[in-house]
Formats: sequence, structure tokens, C-alpha cells
Amino acid sequence: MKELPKAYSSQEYEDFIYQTWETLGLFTPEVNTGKKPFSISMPPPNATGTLHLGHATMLAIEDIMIRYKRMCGYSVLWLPGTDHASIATQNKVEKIIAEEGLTRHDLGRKKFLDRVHKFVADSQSIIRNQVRKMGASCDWSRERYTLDEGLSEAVTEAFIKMYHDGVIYRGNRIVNWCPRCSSTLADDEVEYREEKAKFYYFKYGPVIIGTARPETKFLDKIIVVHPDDKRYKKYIGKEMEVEWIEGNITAKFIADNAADPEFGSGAMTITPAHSFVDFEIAKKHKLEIVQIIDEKGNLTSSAGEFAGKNAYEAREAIVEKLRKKGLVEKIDENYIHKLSVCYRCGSTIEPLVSKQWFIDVNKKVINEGKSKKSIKEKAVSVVKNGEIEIIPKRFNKTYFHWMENLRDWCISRQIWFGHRIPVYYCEKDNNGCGEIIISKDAPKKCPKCGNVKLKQDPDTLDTWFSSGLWTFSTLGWPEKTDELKHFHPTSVMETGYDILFFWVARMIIMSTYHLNEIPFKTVYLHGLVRDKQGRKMSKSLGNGIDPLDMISKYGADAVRLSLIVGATPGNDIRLYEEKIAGFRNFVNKIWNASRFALMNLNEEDLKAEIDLKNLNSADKWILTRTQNLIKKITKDMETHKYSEAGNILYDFIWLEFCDWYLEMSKVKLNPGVLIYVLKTILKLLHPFIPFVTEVLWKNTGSKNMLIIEDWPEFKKEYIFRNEEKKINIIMDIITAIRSIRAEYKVDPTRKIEAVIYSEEHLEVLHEKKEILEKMAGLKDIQIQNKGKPISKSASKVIQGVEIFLPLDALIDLEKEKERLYKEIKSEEEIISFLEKKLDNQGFVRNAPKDVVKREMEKLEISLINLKKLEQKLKGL
RNA sequence: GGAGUCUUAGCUCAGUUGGUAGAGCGUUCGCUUGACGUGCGAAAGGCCACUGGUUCGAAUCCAGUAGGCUCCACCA
Repeated sequence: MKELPKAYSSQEYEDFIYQTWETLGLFTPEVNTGKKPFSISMPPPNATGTLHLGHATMLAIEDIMIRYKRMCGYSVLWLPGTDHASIATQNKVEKIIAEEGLTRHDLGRKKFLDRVHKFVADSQSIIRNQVRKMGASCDWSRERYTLDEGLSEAVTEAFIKMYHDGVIYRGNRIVNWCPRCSSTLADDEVEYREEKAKFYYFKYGPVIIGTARPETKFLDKIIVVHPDDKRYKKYIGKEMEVEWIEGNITAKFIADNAADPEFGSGAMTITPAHSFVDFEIAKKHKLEIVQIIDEKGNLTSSAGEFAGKNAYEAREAIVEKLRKKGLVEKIDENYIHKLSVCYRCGSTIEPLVSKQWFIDVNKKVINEGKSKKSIKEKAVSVVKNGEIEIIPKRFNKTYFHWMENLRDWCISRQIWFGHRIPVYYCEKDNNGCGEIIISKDAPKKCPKCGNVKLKQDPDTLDTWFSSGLWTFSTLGWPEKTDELKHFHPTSVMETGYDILFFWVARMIIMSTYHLNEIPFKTVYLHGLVRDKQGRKMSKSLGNGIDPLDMISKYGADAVRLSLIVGATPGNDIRLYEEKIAGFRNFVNKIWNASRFALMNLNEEDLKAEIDLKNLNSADKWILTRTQNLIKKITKDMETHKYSEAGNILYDFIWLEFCDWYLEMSKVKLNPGVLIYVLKTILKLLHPFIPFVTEVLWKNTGSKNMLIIEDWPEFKKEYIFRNEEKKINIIMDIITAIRSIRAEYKVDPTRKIEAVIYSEEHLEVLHEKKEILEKMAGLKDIQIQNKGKPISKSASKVIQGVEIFLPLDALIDLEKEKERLYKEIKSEEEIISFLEKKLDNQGFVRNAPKDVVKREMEKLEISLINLKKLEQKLKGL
């Protein structure tokens, strides 16, 4: 009765629908209702910018999970938020103020941070809007930000607890230092870039040593060789005078497996302060560690006449000096090595020794029964024993490898933006005693000496320290809130595989340590979004797609589908505009299918129930197909096969519901069945395309909004296997007739006569006579159990059903003969294949019985088809 | 150096307990068929990368080869 517009225009509805859901509080769960909990912590987008396709993918997948579970009756929490992303955000703001000719030092800590906070606030409101545009049904009333008061408290609490447990310690260790950012970086924040460089060989006493970095070599006086290296065995343990950059020094030979006899000369000198490997060797052999390069990347006073110069710039001058001394053996110009660079700014990393805060990953601190496990062991075991499931499974291996090789985690950063380290020093310079005070709030005086001049540690914490707490800090920890009890561990962590280490691993560490509880039960990793050629989307390539553009052009529903269908966990997905347009068409198809249904149903019909006694075979067919669909989609949802589910729904709606059932309904319409199937489809689709389904749902006269409707239930009483088969035969017959018509170029408007013989399917053929006429363009169909072949006709045999189309003038006998020959040949091929198979005793013996039976049935039908085709050929 | 992953129609991809292959886009032909031209109908197009093995039977499982992509480690 209702008439909807001809095309669905997403722009007209989306914002309004979202607003309605939100203002009605439908995203906000009740906490203690006895309902089973389902929760997801939204991976916080960085507070630096705008939504990109990675976020859009994350939002689409998580919203599907959330909406599905909500419809299944769970108490569902999807908690949104943003991450302060210390280094990234600080860099961004530094770039902005650089355009004003300012540095952060010009502004000072406080003013600079004011700028950062303002910038963050702006980005956050942009992000919030974008998340809404995607249709994400997250609980905004519980939105969090990693620098919120509550979360900051959690960070401080976590730090203090770990400090008192001895898990956090302060020490001089070699770290990755970015001279540009003036900060340390964690091991996994370092990237490698291949670069061609010079490799220098120098004479060093009796040996030749090789190096790519001559500028670090000033104080090298330890020569390391492999213990089994015959060339150098005689020197091991010996000391000798050698001439070097700044005159003679005393060098000593030591043996260590770290020296590779195959590489270079097999002998190396070491620079413990600026190389991870060398540092380890030095610690092992208790060697002196002296800094050569400072925090700005300049040479220290240890470099003699080169002191104060930039290390890289000084390199050639140093080599020149060695050359003058005749110490340069040779220089290899084509040395390819991998340069370590900062993942945020791309500057070359300078490994150096520095006093930093670390998390000890090997200390046994987590109680497990009577024994204790280290952070690292615990994080490995919760995945190994299946408490946490990673999807896809193959990432387990990567996870274990990473975790097992984890070194102590450096958590201090020399960045202003972030959580301050809750440590205060009683400064010796200010008449203090040097006491280190760990405290939640700034202490007034030193508890040991009473000095009031205290200074807080200037550093901030690694941004992943706070994100590691995300699953529980957002639920109120360290308070024991109802939310924490109800929703933690969270159900699913869904994120890109690129941050498995950065973030997922850290959350596992933090949660198992602080709560002795896993942070989530399932980790679902999605892939990266690429362009049609499989390239990464980037600004420089100009191949990026802005999700918001696509939403305004094609609608959020189409964008969501295009990110879901074809995407399997852990695999990258390609996205391009034609694909989105295709799904826009699908959304419009659903719109029009509903439009048709609603045009043909009045108010009464909308409330109609299915009357099992009043169903024709087409109704039974669609009901059966719908039950199949419910079963299949539900299973796919439970097993996270969203792409598969999307595909199945697409095919069902377009190919079965629209192309066949609705067309059949034009002959005879059953309101109860139609409204049931339509409503079921809308429900099944809702998690995928929430907007259009909600708009349509409203038009079906339902009381509740679709978002909180119950997920469809599989009903055995709606399964009719016989009718399912019968209608399939009707469909095959119609398709066959259409095919012949196209082949003979019969005018589409012309109704033609037909003669059909079938013993087995006589009943359904009579019942569906009108449908056959309408859908195949027929008139005056003669249906008989058997009869003579009609000469001068085009014919076809489908499942033993003989079809004759007496087309008189249009029939070219030769052509028809040829057509029949072709069909006979293909039928014979099938028969010979099947006979061969069934003659094979191995097959009959070993194959499952139903497979053998199916093949026998196929053979039987083909034999009948062949016989009838041959008869027809004779009758021509 | 180690690991993972992919290779199916011109393009992008499905194909889960192994039973001689499917979709969308594109192409060709036709169509105002009582919702939809963002549509309808029909069709063309594939030794499922290569070589072996397991099996009655392999696109599907195993091994190897070639090519693409990704991650990890890192060498003075």
C-alpha cells in the first residue's frame, strides 16, 4: 500500500537514523541484567587525524559483531575512545608550529602542551563524527581517552605497582635513540631501510677490521674474534699497542661467538655504547662502556679533535685522518646494509646508552598456582593453552616468535606529551639526598631528608604503556566497578594485523599482570586495505580513497559491504570505487524489493501470519530456502565468516528472492510468507547494512526498531524438501525456454505455445502453469504425462521433462538438428564419465554411500535425457 | 638468513569435512516484461602457476619448483 521513492538515497536517512538510535540510548547496555555480556574495546584511533580506510574496516567488522550479538540478546558493550599517541601527536603539532617558525622549546612545556591538547580536542570531534557516519553502534556514554583523569590514574597505579614488584626498573642500557625526536624508541618502533653505503677496512695492529661506521671507533680497544678462528687464535687474551685515530692505544683480543669468521676479516673491534650486539658482548665480558655520540647525534669529548661535530658529517674527515696515517686498507663502495630509522619521523636511529625506565619481562612475578611466571612466559602461555584465540591461527606462530624474543621493554620517552612518570627526585644539587620517591601525587618534601626541593622525572611513558591497559582502564580499573566485573575479559579484540605486536601483545602483558586475567578471549585480525593494483594507499601515490567521500557518494551501507565482502581475516583487501558502486546497487535492489513488497501489502497484510495449511509450492520453496539461509548465516556469524555471510545474503536476495520469488508472487501472492521472508532478510542484513534495513523496517509497521529486534530463529516446520526440488525444476524449465527463445531470436513480447511431457512432475507443472507462462513468455501450454515428439519445434530435455516449442517459421531444421547433436554429445560425455566412475570398484567401495547414490541418480537422469533427445532427433 | 601468505574467467575475488569450477565488474546479443536501466533476460570466456606424491577420485591434502606480496632478525 505504501509507496517508497524509486531509488534509495542514503543521504536522506543515515544521519537521522543514527541520531535516533543514539538518543534512544540503544547503544548503551544495561550492566547487571543477567544477560550474557559481550564486549569489545574499540581500538582507539590516534588523536592525530582523520578516519582512514583501516578505521573504516575496523568499524564495519566490529559493528557487525556488536549488532549481531545485540540482536541475539546479549548485554552488549562497544566502548569507543581515542589514543593520545604521544610521539605521533607531538610530531604533528611540532610540524604545525614549525610553520609559525616555532619549536616546542620556544613555547615551553606548558604552552606547547596547551597547543597539543587543543589539537587533540579538534581531531577527536572530527573522529567522533566520522565514526558515527560509518554507523558504528558504540556506547558514547562510556567514551574514553587515554589521557582522561581516570585512565591517567590507572597508568600511575600500574606504574607504581610494577615498580614495587620490581618489574619496572631504571637502568643504563642501550636504547634506540632518535636524535630528531630526542627520544628513545621501543624495538618495534624501529624500521629498516635498505641503503648502499661504504664499508671500510682499516689496519688495526696485526689485523684488519671492517666497519661501516668509522666515526664510532675512537675508543675501540677490544678486538673480538671467533674462538675457533685459526687465523687469530694465537692472539686471544693478548694485549698490544696499536696505532689508531688519536695516537697509540692498548688493544686486547678476546674471543666470542658473536664474531663471524666469514664476515669481513673475521676480526672486529667493538663499540659497546652504540651497538646492541657490542653492548651485549661488553656486558658479558665486563668491559668499559663509553659514550662517543651524544643525544643530539654529535661526537662527545671522547672524539678528541672531532668533538662536537655531527657524527655522520665527521665520518669522511676521520677516514681521511686514518688514510694519512696509512691505516686505510680498502673501501668497499657497494656495501648494502639496512639502516635503522624512526618509524615516526624517518630519521636515522642512533643506538646509545642512556638511563631509562624499563619493564623487566623475565622477572617471575605472576602467580600461577604454586609457581611464578614471568610476564613473558605468561603472555605466551595464555595463547598456547587456548585461553586466547587468535584468528587467523597462523598469527600464533608470529606472536610466539615475537614474545619469546622480547627484550626488556623501554617505557620512558623524552617526549612532553603523555603520562608523566610518577617519580620524584630529591635533588642533590638542591641540598637533597638523592632519594627516589615513587608517588601518585607530587610529594611536598622528601620523606628521607625533608628537603622540599623535589623534581619530577621529566620523561613521559611510552604511549603503548597506557594503551596496554585499555581493556580494563576504560572500565574503571583500579576501582572494582560493576562494568569491570561484567565486561572483562572483553569478548573480542578486533584490529589490523600490523599492530599485533605494538598493541595486542602489550594488552596481554598488562592484563595478565595487573588483573591476572586475559584482556580478551578472541583476537580477530583484519588485513590492510589496498588499491586495485594491490598497492598500499598513500598520499604520495595519490591512490587513497577517503571513506567519507565514498559514504556521501554511495552511502555508509555500501562502503561497509565493500570492506567486508571479500575480506578474510589476516588477508589484505583491495578496494576500488566500482566495487563500492556495485554494493550501492545491491542496497538499492533491497530497497526496491521491499518497495515492491510494500506496494502489494496493506496494513492487515503486514500483520499476516504464515498459515501452514495455505501454502503453494513456491511459498514452501522460499520458506525452505529462508531456513537454510538463517542456519547458514547464523553459523557464519558465530565463526566470524562475515565475507561469506555477505556473499550468501547477496546471492539469496538477488537471485532467489528477487529474480524468482518476487516474480512468482506476481502471479500469486501470499502476504504472510512475503512479509515473513522480507522481515527475516532485513534482520539478517541489519548487522551488515544497518541504515537501509532500519529505514525499511520502519515501513513494515514494526513496533521496535530493528537494531533491537531478535535475530531470526531457524524453524523446522518451514522446511519442505520436496517443494524445494519441484520449484527448482520449474526454474530450470523456465531458464531453458528463455535460452531457446534468445537463441532463436524470438521477439521478447511474443507469447509462444509450448508442449511439455513429464510423468514425474506433472502435478507441479499444472500448479505452476501460470508462472511458466508469465516467466517464460508462453501461452496455451499443453502439459501431458507423455506424447510424441513435436516435429518442427525447438526442444529441450530438463531432468527428464520434455519441452517442445513449435516455432514453425522460425525453426530451421538443420540448425535444430545441430543443436540436438550438441546436446546429445554433451549428455553422452556426462554418461561416459559417470559410467566410468561407477564401474570403478574402488569408487563404489570407498566413496560415501550418498555420493555413489547421487552419481547413480545423475546417470539415470542423463540416460533418460539422452533417450528422449534421440527420439526427438528422429522425429524431426 | 628465518617465517608467513598468495598464484582460479580480461579485472577483482568466492570455492571449510577431497566428488571434473562460481560471482561481481567488463565483453557480446536482446529488452520501457505490473519494484528496480543503480534494472531484466540470454550468452561467450578457465589443462584452478608448474612438477611429483597420497587417494577410487585433488582447485581442495602433502612435498618440491617458479613468481608476487608481507613480517621478523640483522652482521661489525
